[in-house]
Amino acid sequence: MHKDLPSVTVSRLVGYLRALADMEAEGVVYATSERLGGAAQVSAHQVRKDLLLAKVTSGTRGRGYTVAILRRELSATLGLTRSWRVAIVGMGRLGQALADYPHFSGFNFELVCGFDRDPGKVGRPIGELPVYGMEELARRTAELALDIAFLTVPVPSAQAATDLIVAAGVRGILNFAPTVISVPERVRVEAVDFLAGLKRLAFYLQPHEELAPAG
Amino acid sequence: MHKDLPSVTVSRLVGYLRALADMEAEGVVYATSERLGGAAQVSAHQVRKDLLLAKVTSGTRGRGYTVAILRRELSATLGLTRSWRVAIVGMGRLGQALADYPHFSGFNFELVCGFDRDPGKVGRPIGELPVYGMEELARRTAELALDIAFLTVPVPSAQAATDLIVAAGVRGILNFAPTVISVPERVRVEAVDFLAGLKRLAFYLQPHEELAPAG
DNA sequence: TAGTGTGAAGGAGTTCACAGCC
DNA sequence: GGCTGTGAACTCCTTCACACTA
Repeated sequence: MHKDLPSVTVSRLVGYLRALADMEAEGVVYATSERLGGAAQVSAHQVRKDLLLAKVTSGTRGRGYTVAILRRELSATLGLTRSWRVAIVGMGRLGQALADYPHFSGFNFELVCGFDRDPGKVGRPIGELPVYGMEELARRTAELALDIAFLTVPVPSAQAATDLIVAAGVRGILNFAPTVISVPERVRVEAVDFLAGLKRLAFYLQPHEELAPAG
Repeated sequence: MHKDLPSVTVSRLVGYLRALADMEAEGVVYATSERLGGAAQVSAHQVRKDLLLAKVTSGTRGRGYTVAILRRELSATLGLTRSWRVAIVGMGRLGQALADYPHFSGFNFELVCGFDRDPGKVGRPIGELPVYGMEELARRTAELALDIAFLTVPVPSAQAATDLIVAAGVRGILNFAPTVISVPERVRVEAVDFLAGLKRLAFYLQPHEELAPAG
């Protein structure tokens, strides 16, 4: 389905890229795997292995990685050298908050429009963002060359909205709804699920009855 | 540090719990590993192995798991049989949106108060939620028995706010800021990072130059 | 000398296969 | 007969060790 990197490596590359952006802003020229790992909370071993898998060429033995070059290499690997066109599906509280989020353009993501099934919301832009009805999804996806949808509808509508998004030809979904959605294999879903994170937290905070060591 | 389950198993247990809640609402009495796996998008093998690790006892050979009992068992495993007291640190757009989120009580999480360093926000409740200054973090944490903090401050303030949260004695942080934060080992952090999810999506959507198979 | 590049060892999680019980 | 419980095989990721080079 995709260029072959372990998904967990992809996640870490995103972290390295962030660290590199900070370093470049600070004027740092070279970064060792040790330092990168420190910033991303990963072992230096792991950093070097990840960069090996990503086929990076900006390392210099005895000196480290050249920040500017490595940053460019990782941006390219992660597909962040082109711009991605994004729509928000579901203009409730969360959808509106995302519409107001100021930093997308700095990251090569372009908010193009919103969709909602409520006729009361259709036609009234949120800030600069035009809002269309769900029935326009297919047409607008083609017309506006949409790549990615933010799914911000309530759980009961999530699968139906997903089906429309998929039928429209969108290839990537960032799913904010706290539920699993089904998509065909060609569509990629990434979940952003704070309730799940909260429940994981509860697990780790509870008192840990030591499993009695075998005796 | 915690009861010993692979973290990836913990994540999946959260998913099973969701599926079980749906099934119970539909009046389903028994669920097979096959069915649970279908709902959570996991193989039946994986479900059984996870439930084995979680030491559940609600399975009946030939019949499946008893939905109501398994649900109770997993709730207990995940620490969701008691209530957790939550504060929001950073009452910006995101913090305010979370303050309005209506479903926490249904999940055994109790929003107790908010904190912000802006004196203009302190003292003005958001809905029902009182808002205190950052300097009150330690006192209020003890007084209100806070367990968990939602970290919803801007990136440049994230580490400083984290340090205050940690010093106050909060044990769990749900980090919404798109940056890594450092905490001592006794504090648990879970990240909710939609920008990272978005970048991972970009990786998987880009055309996948097949690595030429060795020839 | 310092720090990358990389094969090999080790460990963790997943898949399999089937015994065991209802 | 059907489906769970569970060791064993397997696969994948991480950690290690060290050769190599600026």
